Amino acid sequence: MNVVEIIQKGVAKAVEALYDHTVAPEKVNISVTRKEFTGDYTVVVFPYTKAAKKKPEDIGADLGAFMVKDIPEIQNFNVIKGFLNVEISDAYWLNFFNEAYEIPNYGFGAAKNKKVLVEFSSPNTNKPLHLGHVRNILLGWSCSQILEAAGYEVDKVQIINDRGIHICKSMLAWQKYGNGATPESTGQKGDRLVGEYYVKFSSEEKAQIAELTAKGIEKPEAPILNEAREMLLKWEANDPDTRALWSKLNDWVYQGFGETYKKLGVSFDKNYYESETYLIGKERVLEALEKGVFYKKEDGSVWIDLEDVKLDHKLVLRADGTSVYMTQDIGTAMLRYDDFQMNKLVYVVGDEQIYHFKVLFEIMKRLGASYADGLKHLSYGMVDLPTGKMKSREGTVVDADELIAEVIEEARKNSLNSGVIVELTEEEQLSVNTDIGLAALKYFILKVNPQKRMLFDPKESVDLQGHTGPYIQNACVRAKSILRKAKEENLDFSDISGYPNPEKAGTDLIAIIARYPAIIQAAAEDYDPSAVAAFCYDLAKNYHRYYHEFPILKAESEAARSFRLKLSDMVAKVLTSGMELLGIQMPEKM
RNA sequence: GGCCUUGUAGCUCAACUGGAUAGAGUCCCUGACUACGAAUCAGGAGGUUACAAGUUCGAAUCUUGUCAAGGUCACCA
Repeated sequence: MNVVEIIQKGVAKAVEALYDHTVAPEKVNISVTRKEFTGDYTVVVFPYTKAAKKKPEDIGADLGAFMVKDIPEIQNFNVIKGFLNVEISDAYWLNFFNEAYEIPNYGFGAAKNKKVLVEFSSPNTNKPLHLGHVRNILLGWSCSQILEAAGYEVDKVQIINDRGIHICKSMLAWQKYGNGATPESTGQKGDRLVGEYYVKFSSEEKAQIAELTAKGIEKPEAPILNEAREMLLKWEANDPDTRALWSKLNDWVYQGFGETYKKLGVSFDKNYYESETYLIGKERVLEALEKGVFYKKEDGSVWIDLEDVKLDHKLVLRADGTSVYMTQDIGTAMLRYDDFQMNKLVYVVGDEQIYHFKVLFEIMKRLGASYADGLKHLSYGMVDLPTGKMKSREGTVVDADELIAEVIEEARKNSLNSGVIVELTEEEQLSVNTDIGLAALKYFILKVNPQKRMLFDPKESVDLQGHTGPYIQNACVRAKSILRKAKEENLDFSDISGYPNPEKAGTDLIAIIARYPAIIQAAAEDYDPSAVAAFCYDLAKNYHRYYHEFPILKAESEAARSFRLKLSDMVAKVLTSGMELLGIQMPEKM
């Protein structure tokens, strides 16, 4: 039982004993005491005025007095207006600290024996990854880490949109204008090379249309578009040459994506390809049609009626029997269940698809999927630039690889005035700057609540000071630096019993650390990495302040030194763990 | 037009889900390094929470209306 639960239970018991009124302990309103007041936790007593028939101040005094007597962990209290502030005893904090220190993965939840599948990234093969994907990827990765820490068994998947007319466009343009260019011959990443031919197709198409329009033809169609359509037909007919070309270009793209994923430090347990899944939804829909989940119109198209949940009628099979996007998603979900038998399935997809997923989830429910209640669309807002929306046509897209290179360069420039880093080898410096640059980028994106649109200014966004990833890294690096010195001097700080009444700032740090397990559970439940980000910042900030206020290696007594060293060790561990959940690495030095 | 998001310091974001005087960072001022690492710390300035009503002990948070920004309402993905 943690402190919060102890207090909640205590309040419930006191209310029952004093006012003969029952409250559920988990309903007791309790929060961390604001720092301008004394105390650790605050109980809001307004809800009990009716039962007690007293003024809030008197109720606070009653409850406080009762609990100080009844609960050993509470050593003191004060009442301000309707708020009861309770102080937790040093003995409790120290005992808690000693126990938590020994737990290997402190903060992680017990195994829930439930499986979660997280789908994220899910790129098109005709464009290199950009800033929008970066937000998606970081959210998906971080949520996976958090769910795992919370006790779920997690598998990460992506679905690659590798078929359709858009692929044929790139293929055709490469065939016509590429002169056999390869990533090797051009020195380009595969995804960029292919992306260029996709752009080339568009410009060619435009030119042809302009030409035809000039000849006076109304609403002309470019011949090159027809060629692309023919290519798609060939692809669908399994034409060997077309398929070979398709495989070749796709492989280049996957290699390119792979490099970017590696730089971002993410990986997947399984990839799904639309070319392999786009047909399976149809059979499943036809099966369910028999059972009356769907209905057929006169023209042969298949629909579902979702009017009762205000989602209108939705098409799932065209009149010619071919699939639509929804059909594919139905099939893919079922395929995934066959593969993983998951209890929950999380889709990390932009918020423009909220309606689509509402419909999909309703359909899965009606199809009787066992995991229907565990379906979650983790939607996130678009990333805006100072100039407005990112638009590939206007060339205002922020490329992922360039962005990563930029933030690392920014970290390098900033590190030049650091005295420590110049002692490292060039390779070590690069590694440190990579950690710092990526921390800045990742933290910047993950600290924002996913559902909000966010603004990204390439010039200013990647700060290294203030409420940033590097700030948190710095707190950890400081602690580790002290611990290194302590080790050199062979200081043993395992026993802190000689320091029974530590400074308040010290127990405050312990109190923050005590929140970590609950933070992980809440972040997992809400699919919200920003909760973890905020926690790490809070801990780092308090440690920075503590570090300035209290000498650690040069503490006034050995007992104080031991306590502060052990606390520093714990802070470093928790920060490393928390940032790991965000996909951020902690360097040894910076 | 229907439905869904969002609107908080100049800027970027918080606010423990209805609780105390709405907090951080950044920017702008002031101060602290012959060092347990200044990518840090301390202090100052900066707010009618878009606007207006309502609900109650108590509202940035809930309700309604208005305004603004965005999304969605495809036999596209």
